[in-house]
Amino acid sequence: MSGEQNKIPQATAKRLPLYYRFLNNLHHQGKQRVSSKELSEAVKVDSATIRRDFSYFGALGKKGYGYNVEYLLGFFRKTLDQDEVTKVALIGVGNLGTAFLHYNFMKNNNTKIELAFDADPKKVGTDIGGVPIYHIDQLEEKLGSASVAILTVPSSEAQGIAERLVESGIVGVLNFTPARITVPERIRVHHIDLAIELQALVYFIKHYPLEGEHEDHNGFKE
Amino acid sequence: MSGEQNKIPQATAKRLPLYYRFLNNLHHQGKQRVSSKELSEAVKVDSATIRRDFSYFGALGKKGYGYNVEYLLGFFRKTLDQDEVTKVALIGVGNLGTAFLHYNFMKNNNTKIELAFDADPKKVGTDIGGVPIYHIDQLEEKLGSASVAILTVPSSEAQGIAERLVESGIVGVLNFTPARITVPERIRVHHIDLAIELQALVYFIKHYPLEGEHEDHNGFKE
DNA sequence: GAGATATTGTGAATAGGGTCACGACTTTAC
DNA sequence: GTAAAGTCGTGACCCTATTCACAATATCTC
Repeated sequence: MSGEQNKIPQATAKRLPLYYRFLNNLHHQGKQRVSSKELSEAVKVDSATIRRDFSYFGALGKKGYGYNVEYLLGFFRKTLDQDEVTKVALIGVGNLGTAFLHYNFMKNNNTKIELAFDADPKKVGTDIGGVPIYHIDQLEEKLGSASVAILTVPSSEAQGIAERLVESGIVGVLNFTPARITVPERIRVHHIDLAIELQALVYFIKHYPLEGEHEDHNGFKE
Repeated sequence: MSGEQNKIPQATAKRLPLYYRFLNNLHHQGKQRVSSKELSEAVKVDSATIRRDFSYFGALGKKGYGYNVEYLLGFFRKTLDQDEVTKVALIGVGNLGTAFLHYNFMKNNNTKIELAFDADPKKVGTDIGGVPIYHIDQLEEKLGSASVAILTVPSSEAQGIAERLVESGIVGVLNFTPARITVPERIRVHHIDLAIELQALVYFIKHYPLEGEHEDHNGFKE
């Protein structure tokens, strides 16, 4: 179940969910074929990059025709493991955490927030969007088979909770706190730092006034 | 005020706010000097990368000693234009938007959310965290000198509102909707797509099981 | 003050990703 | 059926960013 065709660049892997979503849109619109050029305009990624990305999975298209939407979709569904749902725990039901619980896009994809934790007794015992909220003290006993955690707690709590998560068998963390957590190397941590994203945007605007460039993703990379 | 010493790589520019924040922490802890190695452990960025980043601004450190925290901090304050505050408008006071308004980190830095807009009459006229909320119909007349917008609206609204923002003189957009907005090339757009971030994390965990790697920023370097 | 230790700044090598441009092949038009 | 138009897949190139590794220089120890 892991890394047999490890050749896919990380940058490509990051774009796959994006492609998948837009292909889904097209499919719902009844579109049967799509060219890299069309897709490029929709997702704002260069068409050559799209073709290269797809090519890592083999020859999925047809010359002079483009790509068959349904076929491509089926292919990505397998590749992205859409069928095997990854269980996610959300830690910290503040404003940001609540936003996550309301976003129902999770259900449509390969991830599902199964449960949430918070320290506030008023929240404990309720549920938001069908996701039950437990007390943070019960983290270890309730976590179950969740393998990924979304960390939306105050940054002062981040390191301590991260350690408990690792102890309980979590293998990935999406860290929204400004704190840089220290965990064993086998744990994958992605940081999304909202303050930094905003500051970086401002910095780019001031120092790199663009007049004919393209925008980049998120990212970052970014 | 724009791009006189354009030599700073974008990847470096994105790390500057991170460095700045950790240097601030150190300063508050009363630390007077810091080495690239120490900083590396704190921010999870390779020490050689940190030294290279700093070197774009000249020789800020001292061999055999490290960097003087206060000096470095003062230098970054200038470089990041901490003094000149960029006014930000937040569009869409839902869960995610509310989270932004409560985050007070904005005040400490070079950006400040000055006003917010929403379509819900119950929210209009109130304020959250001192930020007044106006009706979205008043966008054009109230926007004033805000030059950056945070877009946290339903994705169906994203393109339409983006066009109105551009019309009103916005130069940068931090887009949290899954929609890819189309704007003139001079406008800088950064996408932060929470669903994709989560899916990408899951994909990496499944296909790139790490056993001795390091994590990256946001990504996924990210 | 001399030797040991620490740490920077950077040239050079490496890695990683994006884009161009074109041959090959398919579809479309007539 | 033939010519024109469309589109993929990819070799070659370029650009950006990261990392290594070490000379230069500073501090620390005694």
